[in-house]
Amino acid sequence: MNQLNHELERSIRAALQAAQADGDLPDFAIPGIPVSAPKRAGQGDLSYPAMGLARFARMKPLDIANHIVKRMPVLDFVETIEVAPPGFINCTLSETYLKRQVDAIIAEGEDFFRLDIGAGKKAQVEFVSANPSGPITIGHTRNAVVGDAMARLLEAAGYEVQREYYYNNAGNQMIVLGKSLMLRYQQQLGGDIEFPPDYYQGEYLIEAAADLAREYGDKIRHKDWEYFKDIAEARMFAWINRSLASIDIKHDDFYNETSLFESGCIWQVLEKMRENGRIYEATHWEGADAAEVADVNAKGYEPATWFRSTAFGDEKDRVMVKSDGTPTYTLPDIAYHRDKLERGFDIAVNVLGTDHFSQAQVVKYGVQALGLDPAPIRVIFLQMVRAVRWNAERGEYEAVKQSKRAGDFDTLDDLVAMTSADAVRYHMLARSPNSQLDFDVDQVVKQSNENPVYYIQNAYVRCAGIFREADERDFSDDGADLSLLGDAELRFIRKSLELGNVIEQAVTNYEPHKIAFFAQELAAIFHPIYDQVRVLHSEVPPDVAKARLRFYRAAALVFYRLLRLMGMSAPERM
RNA sequence: GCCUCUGUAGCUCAGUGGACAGAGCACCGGUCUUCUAAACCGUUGGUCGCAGGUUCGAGUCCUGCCAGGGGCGCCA
Repeated sequence: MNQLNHELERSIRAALQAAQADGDLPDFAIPGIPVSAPKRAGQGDLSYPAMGLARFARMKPLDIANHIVKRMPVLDFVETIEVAPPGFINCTLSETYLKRQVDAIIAEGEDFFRLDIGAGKKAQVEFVSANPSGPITIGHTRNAVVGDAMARLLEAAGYEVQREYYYNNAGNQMIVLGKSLMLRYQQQLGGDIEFPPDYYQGEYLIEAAADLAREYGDKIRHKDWEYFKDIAEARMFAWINRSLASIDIKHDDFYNETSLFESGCIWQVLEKMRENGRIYEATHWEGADAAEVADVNAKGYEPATWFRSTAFGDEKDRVMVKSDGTPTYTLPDIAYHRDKLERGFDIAVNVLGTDHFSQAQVVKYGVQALGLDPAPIRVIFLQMVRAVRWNAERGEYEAVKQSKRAGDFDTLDDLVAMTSADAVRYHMLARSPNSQLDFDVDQVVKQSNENPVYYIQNAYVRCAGIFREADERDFSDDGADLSLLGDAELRFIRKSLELGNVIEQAVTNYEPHKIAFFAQELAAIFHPIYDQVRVLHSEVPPDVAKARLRFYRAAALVFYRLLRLMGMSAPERM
């Protein structure tokens, strides 16, 4: 399927060049030719504002537009091209062409609007990457949904995509996790043991400890924290993957942070940065003011190893190796991203919360300090997400407390249990990454027209209902004459043909939420049609019914495609 | 203080520098003898935070303010 706006852009460009060659328009470097669908009826289906050329041509926009239109080639998808003041070129699509697209959509099926902008290119999406120290939270859930949708959209754009999870298992957190489980286990055995407040408080560790006590009794009483760490880590990781699988998310690859230590990779990276003159040893960073120096002196630090990130525009230098000889987590992070770049991805998308903004900057500086081009690394920063409920008494939304009491929502598992996998996926996706997301749990639970999840899925369900009925009546669309389709169906086809642009924009701007809004808009066009355009009705002539049945077959495929791009299911019944 | 995001209808939010600013919900009023109510039709609703600037044209780009969220550690 071709993106008609791009085809029109090419034709306009050619016509413009021809007009320049003829001397009707002066020579100038032709800028971008943005063709888009106008908002209003009566302005055609695709439109280009030629006013932008006036400053280059030093002519009236209307005259420029006329010179272009005069030289436009005949295009099979175009019915009319008109000039409208103050200088728009408005193009109306051919109805014959649109009707033919019903068969074109059916022919492409699940590959409807698979683009080639990523053909032969490799993309990676690194997402979730939560430490295996607890369950998937509501924040991780947004990350998971956005990352997976991004991956699906990149695939639709033609990229070969790898989904990766950076498995952050080397830090201090994992030590605390191991010790936390060890203490919980000892408590299970009846010991009167104090549980430090900075250890993991979650009940899931108590449950894990209870399981251990049941299985082993006191046989592992004398094992050390590392033993418990391994158990806790494996258990948490299995839980995380189970939770992600419940919303149809699966990573291709898990990259262990520990491997960067075991291979010595982090020290190689540090040495390379040192060779490039970006590393120094000191008790405080080179640009520290008197107050900072006094503060550091008060703490009595030994010298640490610093990265001169200010050389790349950072506001202060960063510690790579702490004075106790252990690396900060930034160093393995830089090593990890070097490895990503060396694996040859054309695009390496990283989905992060905005609380990682500064960190991501430092990693980019670090990659530059290694002499590498960080351009393939693209970060989608997600603003905060919280679960909220409407408080009628106070007349405002309030955050749901992060507790395990009945009715409160804390984890992905909770969200899915109280709503559905599809609802979680849609609502987490249908928000610009730059916007904070209040996940209204009561709204999401509702199975009504207030909920776009079911509104969209119901479009597919309704198509499926027609096919079932047609099968029962042994009515087929063989030999359908698509010329019998009406204006309502054409509205739907026009909108469907915008899918390619939506995918392109979602991919090139790293804004996967666009697909969710498009799906809602398309459903809003579909439902009124379904209400009016009946297939198996006594007053519908058989040849018209055939054409309409074929149309709904195409419509069902479009919705199936959209639902899959969002990682949602396409149910036959509701 | 610095960085960053947000501010658009009563609420939740869309909005490629283009034409008269959109959707859902809420509110009000209608529609199920047909494959159809998780649906459809209609009504109401705006100083696009404020002030400048760039431009033929600004919700969109720039600057400055105001308000709110997040981040700025030898934590991860």
